[in-house]
Parts: sequence; C-alpha cells; structure tokens
Amino acid sequence: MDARPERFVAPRQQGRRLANPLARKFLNFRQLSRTDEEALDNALERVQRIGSREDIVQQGDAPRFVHVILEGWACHYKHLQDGRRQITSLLLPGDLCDPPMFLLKTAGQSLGTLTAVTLARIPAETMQAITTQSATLQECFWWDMLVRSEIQREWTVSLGRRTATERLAHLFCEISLRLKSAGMTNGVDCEFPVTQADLGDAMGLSTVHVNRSLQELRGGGLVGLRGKRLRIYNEESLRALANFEPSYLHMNQ
Amino acid sequence: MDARPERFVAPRQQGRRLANPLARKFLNFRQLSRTDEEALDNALERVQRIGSREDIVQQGDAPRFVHVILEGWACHYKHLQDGRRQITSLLLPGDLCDPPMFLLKTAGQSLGTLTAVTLARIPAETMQAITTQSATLQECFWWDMLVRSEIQREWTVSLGRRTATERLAHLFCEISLRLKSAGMTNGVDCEFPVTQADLGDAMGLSTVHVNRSLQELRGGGLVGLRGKRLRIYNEESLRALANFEPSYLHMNQ
DNA sequence: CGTGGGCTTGAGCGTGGTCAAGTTGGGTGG
DNA sequence: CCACCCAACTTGACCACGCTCAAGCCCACG
Repeated sequence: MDARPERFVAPRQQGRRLANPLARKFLNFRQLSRTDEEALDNALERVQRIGSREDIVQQGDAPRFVHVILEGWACHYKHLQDGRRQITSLLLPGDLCDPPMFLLKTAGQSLGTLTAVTLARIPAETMQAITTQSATLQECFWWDMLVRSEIQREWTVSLGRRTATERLAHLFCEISLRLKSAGMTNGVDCEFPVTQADLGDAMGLSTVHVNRSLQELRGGGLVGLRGKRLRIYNEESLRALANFEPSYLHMNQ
Repeated sequence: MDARPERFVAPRQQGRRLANPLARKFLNFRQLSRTDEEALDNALERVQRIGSREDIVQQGDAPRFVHVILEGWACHYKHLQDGRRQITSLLLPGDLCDPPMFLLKTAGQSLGTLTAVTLARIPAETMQAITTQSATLQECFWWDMLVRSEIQREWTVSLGRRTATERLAHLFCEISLRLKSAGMTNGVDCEFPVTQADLGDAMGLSTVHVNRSLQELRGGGLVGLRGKRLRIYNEESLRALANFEPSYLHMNQ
C-alpha cells in the first residue's frame, strides 16, 4: 500500500474553477459559497494511492476518517465465515466512503478497493469543525447520507424482488447515472472495472449466472460489457426492463 | 385514519423519569442533558393513532416531518408495477421513521403500518432548531441514521447471501435485540405482529417458503412463532445458524 | 511465449417459487 | 355464547431460476 501523503489541490481547468469531486457532488444539492468550497478543499488531506483489491478499512476497525474516492472504484463488503461474500455498496469517484462513521465505535463492514484507487480523507476533528462552521456543509453531508441510504434501499428491492437480469439492468442504470453526475460519462459509454464475480457478489448471484444474464442483455442489444467498459445501446429498453425510476438518486435537485 | 392531535407527554414511573422512547433510544449512545431531553419531548408533537395497514407517507410525497413510532410496527416498502412488493425496513416502537428526509424533495419509498400505530412527529423547522441548538442531539440523530444504515447493509447481506432459514433466523435475532433495547422484551418472548406474507416481502421470499422455513426453525426447537408472539427457545443455536453478530446494532456503546 | 485471471459453456441438481386446495383460529354479529 | 367468516396459515404437487461442478477458452501481462 504505497501511501504518499500530500495535500489535495483542486485542479483548475480552462480558467473556470473545477470543484473537487466532493464539492462537485454536493452541487447536485446546494450552491456552495466560496468559503464552503475552500473549507472542503482544505478538509481533504493525505491524498494516497492504494492498489487494486486491498482493504482501506477492515471490519472491526475503529473509524477515524471519512474517506473520499478521487479515482477508481471501491466497495463495502462482508464475508460470512464459510466464504460467501456480499458487496453491500459500490463506491465511485467523488463518493464518500463512510459518512461520519466515527460516531460508531467500530466499522461493521470492510471497505476494499476494486481497482487501484486514489483517495483523500477527512479526519474526525476536521469533519466536526467544518460541519459546525457551515450549516450548508452540514446539510450537504446529511443529504449525501440520505441519498446513499436510498440507494441501499433500492439494492434491497433488487436483491429481494428482482430477477437476475433485472438486477443487472437496474445496476447498470444506476451506475451509469451516478457516473454521469460525477461527470465521468455521457450516459452511453463508461468505465466499468468490475469482474463478473464482483457483480455476482454485489447482486447476490453466482458468477456463472451473471455471465448468462449478461449474455441475455447483450443478446437483446441493450448493453455491451467488454474490457472493463460498459456501453448502453438502448437506455430506454434497459430502464423498462429494470423498472428503473431514477428519482431515488436525487440528482439535479 | 382517526387522527387526534395532542402533545406528547413522557410517562413517569416509580419516581424515576422515564424518557420518551426516542430519548430512551439515544441513551444507547449518549447521556442527554435535562435540556436536551426536554427539547426532545417538546419536539414530538401531534401524537396520533393510525390503523393497521395504512400509509403514513406515500412514495413521491414531499417529506415535511420526521415521524417517531411510539407504539406498533411499521415498515418502509416499495411496490414494483407487476405487484411484487419489497419491505426494506421494519420500524419498531422508538424508531425514527424518516430521519431528516425533508432534505430530499420526495420520499423514495412508502411508509406504512403493519399494526395499529401511535406516532408522534417532529416538523422540519423544529428539527432544524433542536439540532442547531444542541450538538449532542445532532450527533444522536446522526448516530441513529448510521445505525439504520448498518441494519440496512445487514439486510443486503441476508437477501444476497443467506438461505431462507438463515434469513429468518437472522431477522429474529435482530428484532429481538432491537425490542430489547427498546425495553420491550426480556430477550426470550416478544410480540411479533407480522404475517408470514409480510415476512416474505421483507426477506425476499414467498409466503409458502416462509412457512416451510419457519417449520424448520420450529422443528429444530429454536423458535416458536404463534399468535403474533415470537419465542426464542435456543438463542445460542439460533445465532449460530444465522451467523448473527450483534455488533452491527451498536447497542450499549 | 507462457501463465493465470477472467470469461464462457455444458450438464445436472436443488432451493425456493407457483398454483391450488384445505385448515385453523381470531374477531364480529346475531 | 355461539355461529360464521375471512384472513392467515398449512400442505401438496410441480416447476424453474439460479447454483454447483467441471472443463475449456481468451487474452492481457510478464
């Protein structure tokens, strides 16, 4: 795990200030004052790179930071003792990994990377500080938490009541939209660096069945998934198949 | 829906102040000052009674209140258009139904009762007020949200990777503990006013299969479930079967 | 050029679903 | 207090979605 501490510097582009990925996400909910934005920039510290398939937080650890993904994908997961694994959430660039978890004494689930990841973190005290200083930021963190919770609920619906193909279709719709809000796709073509085994662990399916369901989606001309890229050929049909209602993601309020 | 507005009055018992169910729950996390406790008592307003199987909030509604269950059971759920239903969470006495959801423009899922329910509510403005006035209360609400989120994650694990019997066993362990923390059971015998159909909708199973799995648990001498009461005969085996690790509920920190 | 991780395919099986018919029992009205 | 009724529960027969095991394939990487 080659960590190399350095302060986060929000990239600037074409003269226009490009918000850091977290600020960018919050903009879906609220305008941020210059002060808020700076507070947020300063809060992110110790940018570090972590390899693929490594743990950032392990089950039982005492949480001391809020992590933010800058690049790469990660996930929360849990192992049962006989080896079964369930991925409970997927974390994309710009995502907060563990909103004020340090209010809890121990992390309930592990947080691991799916690809190489660049991440920043906010120490508990900083979190406390910026959150008491700015009511807006406080609401932003709440908002983020509420949205993740909606996503989690929707996963519950998928795992409980959707068929294998529906689940995958629904997940593709969700991820595509989330990446779009992070400015990482035009909605047609995006990175999707997740193995079929991972997909299975996320959607409660076996690898084999993921593969076959994927073929069904491909066969219907709905999506393409090759070489870590997802292509959505027919978004309308995909959404119809998945019964996808984007409102739960609460984008562009 | 016979609503009869009245202010919430915390019951007193044997000289010792008995906290309102919300305060009581928060005590799992933090001591509350007298001021905090009073603020909380005053925040709860318009106690009302709602019949069984009615909606408190419907999908798409604009949230304006945080509801607190005083008596009875409720649930969040979602219908798919072909009639499939998934219950995404179970709400017990003392539970907050929708933490600061009014930060979101619309409710993603419906909130309905499973039994007759007595509930109080906190208006958005009050929520704002008590939360800015007391850092402790603010943390309490965060804590509650984080715990619900852990529960939600554990459901994801159940639906994704546990067998039917394991799911039910795990749920029984969870509910029993949650009721215990609400002071509503000694850990052996508790109310369980949920039909097998509801259980199926919660755990992603058909009613028929719930029934058969239940018989398996009964046959093993682990639990009894009759007449809206749950009896846990052999907690140890039940937990072992379910692979139940109570830490995710973060009780008695 | 070789190797291993990830993907694909096939065959057989099992958990859990569906459909349909009873049975039980709590709650209501006579 | 009993009779009735309907919702909830139970059982059986059959079926299918998705799992397991096993083998082979592809291709990115060293």
